[in-house]
Amino acid sequence: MAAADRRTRILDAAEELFAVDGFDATPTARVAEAAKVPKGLVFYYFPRKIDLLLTLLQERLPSPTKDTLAGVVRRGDPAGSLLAMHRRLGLEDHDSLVLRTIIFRESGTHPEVRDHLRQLRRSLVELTEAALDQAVEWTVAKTLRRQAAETFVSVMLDHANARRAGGELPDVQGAAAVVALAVGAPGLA
Amino acid sequence: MAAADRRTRILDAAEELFAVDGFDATPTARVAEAAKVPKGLVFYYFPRKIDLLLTLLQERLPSPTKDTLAGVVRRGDPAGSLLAMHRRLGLEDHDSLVLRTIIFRESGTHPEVRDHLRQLRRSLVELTEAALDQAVEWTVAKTLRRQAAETFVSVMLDHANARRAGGELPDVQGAAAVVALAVGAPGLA
Amino acid sequence: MAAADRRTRILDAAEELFAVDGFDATPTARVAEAAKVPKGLVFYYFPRKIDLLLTLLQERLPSPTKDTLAGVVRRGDPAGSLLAMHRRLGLEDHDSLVLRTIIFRESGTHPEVRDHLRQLRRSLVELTEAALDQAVEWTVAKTLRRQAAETFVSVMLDHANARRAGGELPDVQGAAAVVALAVGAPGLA
Amino acid sequence: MAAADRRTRILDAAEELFAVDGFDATPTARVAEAAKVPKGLVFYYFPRKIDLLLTLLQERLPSPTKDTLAGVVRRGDPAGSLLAMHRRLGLEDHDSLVLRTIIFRESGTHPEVRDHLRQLRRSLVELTEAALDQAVEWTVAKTLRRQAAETFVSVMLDHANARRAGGELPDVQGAAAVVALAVGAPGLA
DNA sequence: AATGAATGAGAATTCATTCAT
DNA sequence: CATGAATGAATTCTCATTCAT
Repeated sequence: MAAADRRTRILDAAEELFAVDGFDATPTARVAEAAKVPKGLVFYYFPRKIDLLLTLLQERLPSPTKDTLAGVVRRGDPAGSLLAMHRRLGLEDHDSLVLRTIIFRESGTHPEVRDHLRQLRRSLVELTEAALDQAVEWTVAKTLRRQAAETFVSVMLDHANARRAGGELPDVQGAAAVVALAVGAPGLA
Repeated sequence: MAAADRRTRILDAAEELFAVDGFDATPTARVAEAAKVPKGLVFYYFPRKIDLLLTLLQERLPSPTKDTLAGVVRRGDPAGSLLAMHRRLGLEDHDSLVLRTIIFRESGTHPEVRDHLRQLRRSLVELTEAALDQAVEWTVAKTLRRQAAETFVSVMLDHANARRAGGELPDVQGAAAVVALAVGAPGLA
Repeated sequence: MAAADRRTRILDAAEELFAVDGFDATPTARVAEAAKVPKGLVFYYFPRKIDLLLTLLQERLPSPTKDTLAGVVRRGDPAGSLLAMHRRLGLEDHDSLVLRTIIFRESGTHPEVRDHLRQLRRSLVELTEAALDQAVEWTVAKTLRRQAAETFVSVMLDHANARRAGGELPDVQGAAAVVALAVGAPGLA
Repeated sequence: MAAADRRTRILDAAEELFAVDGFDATPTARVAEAAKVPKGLVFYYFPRKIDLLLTLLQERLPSPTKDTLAGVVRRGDPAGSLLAMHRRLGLEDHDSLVLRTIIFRESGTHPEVRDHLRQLRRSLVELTEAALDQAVEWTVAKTLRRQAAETFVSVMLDHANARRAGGELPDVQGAAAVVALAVGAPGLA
């Protein structure tokens, strides 16, 4: 199907360029060029430039679900479990990374994007709480569990956000250890 | 001194507008208008638009120094100390907030800005390590101390970064408690 | 007949939209949308956009004929007769109104449309002269009759033209009275 | 003053082109070209295209005032007076004609323009009533005077409007005679 | 006969930057 | 020193029209 193919190529190009140069700094013409389609086609599929971004978020940024934890959580090893979850979340994946990068940068200026970010944070906190629950062998106080989860999520988001800055990345592994310690478990082996 | 005054007004206006609307989305003409100076004057003082941003970072974003800790660290209360430090850092202050917002957003696109962000993160980690050192009554392993500090810094940056998104803010207080627990101290009272 | 039906729907939609928004400001895509037909079909039936307009004029703008006067002219009452003729002409009718609106607006830019307007004016003058002839009980000088007719036609056209402006409409009834007086008859009762 | 001069040239060019081709059909680029100024300058003076039109109406379409009648009304000759008034109104003048042409065409689509047209009609009716008053040697009933004035105004507007159609023009002179007859005076000599 | 994907030539508008005064 | 008029390259978006299927 040539049509679907070209639409996909446009999204691919937009994803890449928005992540590298930023949404505002990327002319639609460059998206078209990178996708090797005529300029008009971009607007045929995405009438406004912002629709490119919105479509990326809707089609390519699935909210993490409980399934994400299947096979990654190891009872008795909260630090390792958090780290494994982080990897599974694919914040290292090109796709996810790029999209998360985009959301961070544009969330201040585009309301629709902001909602996605809020939603993402909430899902991640829930997921991390569940992971802690499953990994820890004793009961953790609700408040502490929430605080621990939020802390780890902040680190993950800061990590994703910092990647594009190119500097040193926050140490997710270290954070996993810290959080694990806080909930009473020993750090990473 | 009228000249210095007008230059200051330009920077004030730029700071505000860049924070609210973003650097790219703010025309220099609007900066001039907000500063109530003629458009030409902006370019007289800041030949290129990017110089406005760079000057803001250089003149208004002082690296946090050890002095920051004076009077905020309470021995025996690491969680409280971290929280106090966070407040003192003034990430709540208008000035700091605005500038940090700017660095986050622009760091991906403007290399000069990126360097500032890197530098900021490094200073903050050092500062947090020092705070932990002073607040904790026993010795914390170097690695753990560093991990704990980085974790807290991530949360502070994520917090600053999230403000403009307008959603729920990460819980800095909770993170302070988590980090304190991790280094062996009880959480916040 | 599905085919004829769809063609009709296209013309209906075009008529409405051209009248409301103007010919230039109405994209063919919107015509297709309003007609609930695929965009390609519009160009299938009307290869160039202007053909939509031309077809409307040809098929839906019948020249007024002498028949128009049947039953509306009352001997001895020129003012009433002119008014009745005006009503019968259906410049109040949706169809006529819309189309006349279109011709006025587009006649300056589209030569083909201009010819229709010229033709319309001529027919109307002839018709009005005939109406006066039949309504007036004495003989009116040729020149005066022509002048009276032209005056009334101007008022009718100005009236049709003014409708879309939405402001006060010229007073056709008053004009009928004036014209009747001019040819020697008393005004409207 | 070069600046004022260039602004004027832009308005001159816009006036001419809008009248000939219509507002919508005239690209600002063509206005710039005709005015022999760079494209950017047009937008410097008139930020939106519609501002060109609005400025034209505001600066170049003076409402007719009572002064218009000075020296044109001849007591005892209403028909001649109306005709003289029509000439004095300069609906033949390039400026007026062009602008009136524009208002007619655009009044349907641009609300701001519509108001100008309404205003113009009202002023003209008042003026014509005054002219009749001064020219007629006896008293004319108020209603009749108003009807006569409105009739003549319709003809004048229809005349202005018809010019761009290029066809036969309505006969203003004839209308003046008709109206004069209606108010009891003999037609044109 | 019908269609919707595709195209590219403009269109309006924005804006950093220059520069004469 | 200061300024505001001037510029033109760049950008988003529109749309009539074509055409393969």
